[in-house]
Amino acid sequence: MSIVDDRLPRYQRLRDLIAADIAAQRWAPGQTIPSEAELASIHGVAVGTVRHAIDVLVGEGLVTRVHGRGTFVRRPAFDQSLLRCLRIPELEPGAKPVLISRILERASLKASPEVAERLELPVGTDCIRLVRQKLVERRVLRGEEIWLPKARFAPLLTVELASIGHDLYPAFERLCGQLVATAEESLTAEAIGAEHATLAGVATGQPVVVIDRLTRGYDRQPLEWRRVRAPASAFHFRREIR
Amino acid sequence: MSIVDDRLPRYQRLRDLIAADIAAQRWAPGQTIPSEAELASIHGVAVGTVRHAIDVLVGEGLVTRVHGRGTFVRRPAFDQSLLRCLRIPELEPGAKPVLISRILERASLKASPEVAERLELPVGTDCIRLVRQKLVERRVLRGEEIWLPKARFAPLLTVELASIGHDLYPAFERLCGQLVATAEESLTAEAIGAEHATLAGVATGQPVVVIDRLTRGYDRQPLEWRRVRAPASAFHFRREIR
DNA sequence: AAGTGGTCTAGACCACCCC
DNA sequence: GGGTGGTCTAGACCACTTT
Repeated sequence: MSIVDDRLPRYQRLRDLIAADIAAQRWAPGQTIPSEAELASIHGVAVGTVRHAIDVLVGEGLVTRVHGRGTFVRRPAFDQSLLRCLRIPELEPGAKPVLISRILERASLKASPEVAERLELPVGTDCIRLVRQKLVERRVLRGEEIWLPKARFAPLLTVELASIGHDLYPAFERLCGQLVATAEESLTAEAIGAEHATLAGVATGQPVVVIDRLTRGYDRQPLEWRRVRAPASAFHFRREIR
Repeated sequence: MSIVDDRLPRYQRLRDLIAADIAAQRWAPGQTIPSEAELASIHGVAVGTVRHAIDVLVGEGLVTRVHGRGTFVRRPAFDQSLLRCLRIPELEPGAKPVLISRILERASLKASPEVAERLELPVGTDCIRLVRQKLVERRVLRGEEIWLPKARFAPLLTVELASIGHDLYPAFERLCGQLVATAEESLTAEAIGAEHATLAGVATGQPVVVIDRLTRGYDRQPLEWRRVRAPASAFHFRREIR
């Protein structure tokens, strides 16, 4: 599958080898990879070279080092998602807001051209469509339309809705054995149309942000395409430029 | 000014020393810093330690290495700005769209509480306010309100408007000797009010994105606060999560 | 050819974590 | 105490750029 190029420097080839092992789930997320000394002796290189390779992996976000404990396969940082830029209304100061999910629709459908393109599947492939709301204390935080390839996620169709729970990715893992590795997100804004207004919990014509997310597994294949709409007033994104 | 903490590892202290020199404009942006061997002998450390320090600076975006040529003080990457997420309408396929700036207002004003907070100045400090439009072929791309501390930017008040040109940051440098080092940006969306609609080139009530930008100099002091409004339909931002 | 950054080694010692 | 990652050294050799 993944070819290691001999012309690359050793630390790069070593990086590729370790990354391939992570992709193959040789070590599960949250588990340690072999120690630096071990990797050095396994691959017949100096520890400094192993460190360099792991430096690269750390920079790419694939692993994390913990001093004295080891180097861990990292779960993707979904706390950096644009979805986390939706301000959650504080009801009582200090009180933890409770986020609830409500699945409004669940169906097996053929992939439309748009869905097929996003999920990188042939048009007409069997898919699962979920329509969902995220709520905070009965108020709609956002509305979501979610598309999944049926081949990987069939259990989601038959399982009781309640057993899916409020977080989707743990359910992907628990019920379907699908691990999320990376995601690509895009952000636009629009005046919401009548067909989506109720789902997003706003009046027709109000400004909303539209967040598109394509999630990929460790095999780089698309797992999930999601389109989220939320009131623009709740959205606030910051970043630094250097 | 900047205190170097003895308890830090050498490569960190070295990083701080080099960063301080960059901040003090000892080496101008675009110029090289001393070679790694030179820095090693100057500071009495091994080359490996110098490399580590520079690795950190590269990661922070302060310098760039060029193999065989040297290590250069970098200009900030404003091509990553959210402003670059505003789609420019293609008029003729292949034709390069020409971006034009039009300064509509230029005045000396006292800092309001909001402006003062952003620019980290006392309320009432003398400031310069610019109101500007960016246009593509007579069509408004975005509208901007810009606030600058008068103490640093006084020449902008008296100079001919035409001599400011279409790009502000080169003018800051050329006319006022102010170099931009970093920026913090934030993004929200709203239905535009009547007071800003004309400037942004859209009808009242239409959805717009609002981009706030605070620019800082190498001394970390705020140089410019800018609030930009642009039609939401033109905005598209992408990112990857790992 | 000289100077720069890039790779790599082999080893020392330190700081942290867990048993 | 034994294992882990973190720092640091001194040096070799390579690859690239400029003179």
